[in-house]
Amino acid sequence: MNEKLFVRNPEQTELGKKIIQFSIQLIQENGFESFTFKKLAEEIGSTEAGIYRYFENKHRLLIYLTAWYWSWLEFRVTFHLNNISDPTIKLKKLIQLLAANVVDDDSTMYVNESLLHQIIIAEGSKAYLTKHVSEDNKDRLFKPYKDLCSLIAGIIMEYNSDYTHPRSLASTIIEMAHLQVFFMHNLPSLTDFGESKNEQLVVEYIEDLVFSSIRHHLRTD
Amino acid sequence: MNEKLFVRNPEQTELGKKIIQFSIQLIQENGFESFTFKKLAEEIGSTEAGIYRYFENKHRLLIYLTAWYWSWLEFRVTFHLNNISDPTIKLKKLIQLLAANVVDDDSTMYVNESLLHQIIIAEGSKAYLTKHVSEDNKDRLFKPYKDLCSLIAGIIMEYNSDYTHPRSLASTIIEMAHLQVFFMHNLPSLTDFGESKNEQLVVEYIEDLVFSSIRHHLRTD
DNA sequence: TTAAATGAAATAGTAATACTATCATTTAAA
DNA sequence: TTTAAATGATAGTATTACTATTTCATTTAA
Repeated sequence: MNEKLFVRNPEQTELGKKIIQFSIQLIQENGFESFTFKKLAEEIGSTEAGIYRYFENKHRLLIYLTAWYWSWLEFRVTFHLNNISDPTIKLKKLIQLLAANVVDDDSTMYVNESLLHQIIIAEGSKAYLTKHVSEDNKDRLFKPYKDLCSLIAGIIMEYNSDYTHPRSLASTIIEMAHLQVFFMHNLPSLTDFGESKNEQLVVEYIEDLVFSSIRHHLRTD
Repeated sequence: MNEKLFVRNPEQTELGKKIIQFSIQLIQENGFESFTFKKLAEEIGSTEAGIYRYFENKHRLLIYLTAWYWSWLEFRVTFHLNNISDPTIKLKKLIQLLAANVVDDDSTMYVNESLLHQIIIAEGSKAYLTKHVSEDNKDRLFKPYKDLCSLIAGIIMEYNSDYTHPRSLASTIIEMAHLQVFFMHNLPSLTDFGESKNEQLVVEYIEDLVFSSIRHHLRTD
């Protein structure tokens, strides 16, 4: 993890890990807006000042969580795509990993990946939708997100090297995999999955969108 | 405009119009996070309490601005699509209206539509990415957004009545038209338009995405 | 083995934010 | 002209976001 993501590395101390663990829980429960360092400190039996030793402010903590999530997801994707050569299968697996519900893998005890996934869906874009995106980007805070995007763009190019918008399609896949799930649960009339609330339908929609789009370019019409 | 969008209708008084005018200016300049009613009050020579007579809080003001924007956009779309029967042309016009830079039309003196468009790109999704979306949705605060989405879904069905995901594609068009522009300017490596910074390329990308997607279903493969 | 350096955590603040309440004054509609 | 609505001025509270200082424990180095 990039040094600029934190003041002190939370992975290296007990308090640090507690901060991660309980911030995920609190943000998921009450939303990022109502989340404060004071509430977090009370929850873990520490003090506000204690949290500030690890993170400059709560927005930085959100960026840390998103960076963690995208790094973890890229690892997962790389793992699941290992030994697969067919780019069609790769893309399908990938869309599945993005849109489907996450089951908490117990690899990192203090991170509940399932809750974190829900946070990214509802709060993830707030990490970059700020007036200081560009500076944050210069500090490479969004590198994990961009790396995943590049990985996806690469697979798209494997499928069809003539496709003209691999990066934009990659970021569209990532964002829509999350946003359509959010809409399905909260503003269902913006989707076609309102009654079912089934993530698998989002997967099918995105597969359809992606493959019709990149297949189209194989022809010369 | 829905009565629940405000405490007192800002369109009906001088102070109300000033609130709209200068909140657009301040949010665009410094971002929604750093925007406060105190700063706004100072800017327009009124008091915090004065603003609270019109809007419950700054988040409600953001919802109002987004609702205003989507209503205005739907009107614009309807106007520009009037007399056009070809759904292909309709969809192209529509994508153009969504992604292209807005030129301030002087129809509403106190609303700078161009600035408002920029606000929607950078802050729009914060209107619904909250823990209280569902209640806000019950109060019909997102109706203008949903109406525009329905309108677009309708045109998609005109083009191809067999297409299976008209609503999801409609919300995808709306969101991506904005997000790809945001990425192009702020996180360019997430797009394929990095160097050019030209909105027209976003339009082309989305056209390609949409038409390959809905055309695909015309075939039976 | 004892002093110096380091680091984690508690305490106690401050400034700003997000509101609410009250009352006087201006403006506009009946 | 009277009455009500709208605005302005003032004051106040609780919470939030953040900082400075001090305490306490541990490591390291003389």
